[in-house]
Amino acid sequence: MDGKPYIAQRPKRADGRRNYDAILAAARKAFESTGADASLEDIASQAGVAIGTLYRHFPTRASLVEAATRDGLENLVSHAERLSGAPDPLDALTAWMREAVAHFSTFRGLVGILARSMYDEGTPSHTMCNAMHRSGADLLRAAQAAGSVRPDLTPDELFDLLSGAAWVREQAAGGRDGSPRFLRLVLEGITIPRA
Amino acid sequence: MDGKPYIAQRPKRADGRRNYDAILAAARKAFESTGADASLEDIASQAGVAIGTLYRHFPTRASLVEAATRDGLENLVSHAERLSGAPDPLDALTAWMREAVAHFSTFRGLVGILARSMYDEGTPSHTMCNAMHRSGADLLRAAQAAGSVRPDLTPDELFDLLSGAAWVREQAAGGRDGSPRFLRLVLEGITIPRA
DNA sequence: TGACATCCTGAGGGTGCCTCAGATTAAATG
DNA sequence: CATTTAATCTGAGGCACCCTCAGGATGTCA
Repeated sequence: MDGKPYIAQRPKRADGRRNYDAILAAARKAFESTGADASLEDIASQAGVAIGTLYRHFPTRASLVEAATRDGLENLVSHAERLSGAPDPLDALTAWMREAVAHFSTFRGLVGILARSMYDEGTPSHTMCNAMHRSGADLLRAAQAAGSVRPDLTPDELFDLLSGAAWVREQAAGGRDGSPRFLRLVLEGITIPRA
Repeated sequence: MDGKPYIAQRPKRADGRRNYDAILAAARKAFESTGADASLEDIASQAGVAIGTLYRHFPTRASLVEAATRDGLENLVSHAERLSGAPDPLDALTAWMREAVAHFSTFRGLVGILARSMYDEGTPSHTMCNAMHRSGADLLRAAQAAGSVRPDLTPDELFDLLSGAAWVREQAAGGRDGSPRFLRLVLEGITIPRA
């Protein structure tokens, strides 16, 4: 709402950097085992740091999540760029979509945060989400130009499908693994059979 | 986990029934405006009742959610039965799916609870979810028998698609309304074009 | 009018969130 | 090395919510 999303950046002093890294590591572990709503106080103590220190570096839960997932999303974007000139645009798109769903469901609760960030500026992850949106849109456009994907599918819809798939995967994470199947259905639903 | 899900039932004494109803009404309002994680203490005070009374009738947040949504899901099931002999099984299925998605996204957070209940017995909503599962499976089978829907789609997958759609709708509820589009994509993806 | 099962109350202990005034300490400077 | 300064750290404390339970209140039935 205030227009200036807080993006966590590594602090300057040595002890600051040490703690920043320790907190990030503890957060990754906690998020993966407990979900995006893991206790921040647990994370702080796990990192051997007082709660105030955590808040100094990551004033918001969202900013911590952003920092913990930035690498993965950056990889996703750069992978898209590497795929952008692939001989078979449909293969490229499907490979990327699989990877995207995997990243979106790194831990429970992440998709929800990303989905919100996608269209809500003023959110820490919004920038990265925008970049992803662009990469995905490029791959989609290419596949559509090649006549492999229904031409009326918009990038926004693509991301709805991706996040829906990730959410289902997230839910199923405990019991049955009905997740790769979901994406396959989606893919078969949007592709145009080769003549 | 303990195998005996608690299903809220109307109490016997007059004051008990009064309070039960007041709590339920307050809960519906709160869930709709705030989501499934609305404050239980707010709900209690909104119902003019002490917090202990709320817990007496609904020992668990899940049991309160179940009670608040039971009617809607019952309607959904009975509607499926009414549709079961329809002349066009595909129309019947799609109509029912639209209605299901609408019910699943009555308020923020509901789909998640239902998705969990679907495959986790010992959950208040599990019984109702099972009934829905059966109704949906019937409609699906009919549409498949008529050659209108891909024959390899399983009921479990149908519900993954439905809950995915509901989740996306739930997310989009605030801003853009990219939700009916999602279900349309899914539907077009699973149907077999008429020859 | 009892008598009793049902129901209600709200204080209290527990957890997590977030802030802030004061104590520390890394690093730059002379 | 001593001093200074700005960055960093600490953790008590206020707030909100969760859930429980012992004791009080009350409707119901005979």
